[in-house]
Amino acid sequence: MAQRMSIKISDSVVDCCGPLSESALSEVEADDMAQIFAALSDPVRLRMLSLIAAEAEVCSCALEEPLAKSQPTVSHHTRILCEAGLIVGEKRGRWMWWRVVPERLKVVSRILSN
Amino acid sequence: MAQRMSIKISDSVVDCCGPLSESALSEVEADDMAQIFAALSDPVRLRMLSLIAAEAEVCSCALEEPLAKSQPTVSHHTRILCEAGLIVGEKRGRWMWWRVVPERLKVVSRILSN
DNA sequence: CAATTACATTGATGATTGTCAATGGATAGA
DNA sequence: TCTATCCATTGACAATCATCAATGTAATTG
Repeated sequence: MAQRMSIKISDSVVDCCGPLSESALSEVEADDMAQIFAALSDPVRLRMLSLIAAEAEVCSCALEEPLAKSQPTVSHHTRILCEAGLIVGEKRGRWMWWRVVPERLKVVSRILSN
Repeated sequence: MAQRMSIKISDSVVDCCGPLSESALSEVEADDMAQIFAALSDPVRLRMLSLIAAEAEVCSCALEEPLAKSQPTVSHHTRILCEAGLIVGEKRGRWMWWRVVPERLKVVSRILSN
């Protein structure tokens, strides 16, 4: 029922914060940031993100073979990347099309470049 | 016996690679990158890194209180950050002094800014 | 309407992880 | 040498996670 595109994303922190060393992280800030890094902490998801980033849009069905993972596993990983705000999906017909959110990647990048 | 400073770090990949979207990640590349992001995927470690980054050097004993974690837990987390190459430690007397590795953070940052 | 296709969800399982008490090793001071 | 301190390691446990078979849900096609 809940469409992939309308998942709540905890971007409250990441949108406002500067580099890591600027000031001590609060617990909620750390929790939000940790969720994003956790999404990036799995090799399958990193390769998935790389595959999606390499093109404008990628269908879910085009991910199973290069990743050598089952359909439920692919669905599981796209969900986690989506909840972290790193990709967004759009359902067209029977197919689910994913694309990266470059601004989100830049936000995370900025945190690490102090 | 093995000192903290001489832990092998798998930086082979991260030192050479461009942004995520440039080309599809190999499995070994993804594994190496995932290890770094995994080190950043825990809120306690993020706050720890933030505390260390806020000063030139921080002693292990100065981390237990602000993180509200036991000494073995603090030691566990410093080890993981160190193995990811994000911090380096130096033992002086009884104390273990930690500092961040800014170049390492920049390397990870560069991966995400495509 | 029936069959097919693409994807999500559920449930189960093995593996990994965060945490701390207990213990050990090394260093400094009396 | 004895004691205290700082840190690492071990072992154990609960929680989380990655994975897939089975099932459910839409959407397309015949």
